Amino acid sequence: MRVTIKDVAKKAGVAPSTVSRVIADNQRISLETKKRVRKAMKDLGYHPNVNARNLAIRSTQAIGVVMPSSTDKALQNPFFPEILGGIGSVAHEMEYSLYVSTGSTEEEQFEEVKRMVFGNRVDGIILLYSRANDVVMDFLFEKNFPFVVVGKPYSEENQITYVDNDNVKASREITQHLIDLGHQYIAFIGGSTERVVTVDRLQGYESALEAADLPNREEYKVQTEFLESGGHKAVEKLFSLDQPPTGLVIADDLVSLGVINMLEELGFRVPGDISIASFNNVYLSEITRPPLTTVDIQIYLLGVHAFKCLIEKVKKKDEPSKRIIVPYKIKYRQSTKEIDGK
Amino acid sequence: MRVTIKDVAKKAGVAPSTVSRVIADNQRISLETKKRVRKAMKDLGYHPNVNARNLAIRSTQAIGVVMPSSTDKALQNPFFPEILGGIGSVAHEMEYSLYVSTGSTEEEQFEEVKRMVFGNRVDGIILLYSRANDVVMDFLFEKNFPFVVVGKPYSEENQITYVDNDNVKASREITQHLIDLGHQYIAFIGGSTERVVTVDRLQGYESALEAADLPNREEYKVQTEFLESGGHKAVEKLFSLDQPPTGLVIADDLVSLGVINMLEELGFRVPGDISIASFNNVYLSEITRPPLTTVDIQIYLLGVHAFKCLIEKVKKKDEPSKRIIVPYKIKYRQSTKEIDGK
DNA sequence: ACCATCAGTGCAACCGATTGCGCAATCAGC
DNA sequence: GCTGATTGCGCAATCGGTTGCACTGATGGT
Repeated sequence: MRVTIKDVAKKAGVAPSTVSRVIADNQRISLETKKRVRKAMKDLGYHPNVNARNLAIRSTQAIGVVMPSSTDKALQNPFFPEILGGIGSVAHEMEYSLYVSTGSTEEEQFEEVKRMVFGNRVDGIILLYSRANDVVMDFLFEKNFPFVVVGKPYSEENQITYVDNDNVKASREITQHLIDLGHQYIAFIGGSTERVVTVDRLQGYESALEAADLPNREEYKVQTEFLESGGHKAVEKLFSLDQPPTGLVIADDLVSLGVINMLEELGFRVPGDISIASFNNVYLSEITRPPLTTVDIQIYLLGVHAFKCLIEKVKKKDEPSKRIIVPYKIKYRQSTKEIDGK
Repeated sequence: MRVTIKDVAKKAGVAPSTVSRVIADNQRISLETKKRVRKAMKDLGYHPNVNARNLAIRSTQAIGVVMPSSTDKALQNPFFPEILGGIGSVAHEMEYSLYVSTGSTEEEQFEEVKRMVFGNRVDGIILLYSRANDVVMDFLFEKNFPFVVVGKPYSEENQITYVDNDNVKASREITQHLIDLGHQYIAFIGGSTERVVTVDRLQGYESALEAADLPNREEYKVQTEFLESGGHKAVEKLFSLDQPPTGLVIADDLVSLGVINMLEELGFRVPGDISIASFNNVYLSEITRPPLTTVDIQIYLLGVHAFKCLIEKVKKKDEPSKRIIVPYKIKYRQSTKEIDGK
């Protein structure tokens, strides 16, 4: 049997409560006693039992991280391990543990979240996605359980703490970049409009077009979820228009890779014929060919801030909801090119 | 305050112990009582407190998943979310939760694992990597704590349960494929030789060369960790040899992408001038250009089996150690080509 | 010299479950 | 009708901690 607080107490010649206070570094215990107890702990190789502790203090030093349902291939996105890294780094520092949930369906996800919440497994939750009418978010919100979302919540925006980039500005800027390069026919490829981030990026794109007095054509907006077979068709259609685009704003680096691939198959060159700008700056976008012009949303930092915000909320239940906007940086690389420089 | 087992007991007019037994679906409780209690639970919205439960039964319905230290960019590999998906799917099914550890350094990782083990946070651990002289593995082994590793352990191979592919065979086969295509100058690019998987794949490569009576040249083996700047040099050097290779076996799809990029920069075409075959078959390898010939190691399945093995070990402490070899399938795509077909 | 204060610890209740054991009621067998 | 087994359930200890409160002895003020 593992060594318990009582064993330590006995060995140090004090009461269990004293040991407990030593662990908590309570002021009222004399330095001498503390030393003695600490030595006993070391000697015995004592480690407190979290379950007992959590039961007593009604808390857990753990937070839950909810990934999008793994049915959409989205989970394969390097975005997730990276943001996990960000969250994990500060979690480790603060001695928190991470629970992750990877339900395959929305239903499963929801169940897992309920397990986390009701089962008292976690003190708070980070949502790594934001989609419209999300039951999980509604549930957490209604239960008033501490949570923060990475991305903009689909509703109750100012009552929910979230960390995000200014996606519409970033999108506007990167679209503007294409415009500056002389492109007049710029299309947008994004994921499901269920996802808030898609909507924001689309909006930024549109507003840039508008500001530049370029037409905002419906047929230039394609929505395809992560390159499944349908995506192929959509792209083909885009390029068989009477006036095919010369520039593409794509909401995700990974999609860009797929699109570039298709384009080359169709006989277009990037950036020779088509310029492509996208989002996220995953590690890949640098080593691919051509390297992608993309907005670096600082995934790691998103994670770091999300965690910090969550801890604040956990510590003080009535912490006001806040919004953290992590700055982005556009990485200009070789997938974009002047229209005339062909 | 949350509703406890006592509340349910009171409402149902029974003792807490009875409620507990109803939860466990104990035989000795009459169906009628069960119904009554279940109704009370429903009505009150009762959810058992895991901490209390775990404390009492000295177990947790959770397992830990240890990722490689995030300092190496390895964490960005889609391999991880995908295997997490596999693990998570069956974990969910069996009502287990997942703890992940993402330490940035080996030291941090070790600390987290100790927290998991000593703190009684998890029933078992899955190691998502296998490297030489790993303190974490040694620790778990020595403590006789239930764990399984994904990949082949660096030592004590037949006392540790692990799930892996037959990497040497796969590597031999895919190298043979290159040979069949007429390649005689085939190089190998792998990650750190600290990682067991690299060693296996290297071995398979060598054995294929040997079997075909091709020379096994030292200068054809480059070891570069995930494409950092040094990798660039290594590849350049490889192609400035008197006899540069025409075929490449690369231990990871992501590295392949980087290498293809470099090669094109250097003026080589894939597969025109150089054929490339690699490993893992991450989603990307299909949508990239050219699509990669790669061995599909069935990442998701690796995860599924790892979890199942772990649970067996958890349930029966003396479960014999086993080895699960998940079959691979080679995906022949366009990154490899006959040497003469140029 | 006396009382109030305070530092340093221990007692015991409690957190919310599980479970071995015991007891009452029912039932079968004779 | 009596006995022994069986069924159905409750008592109370236990898991390993935390924490409010009480207690003791020393200190300090008057």
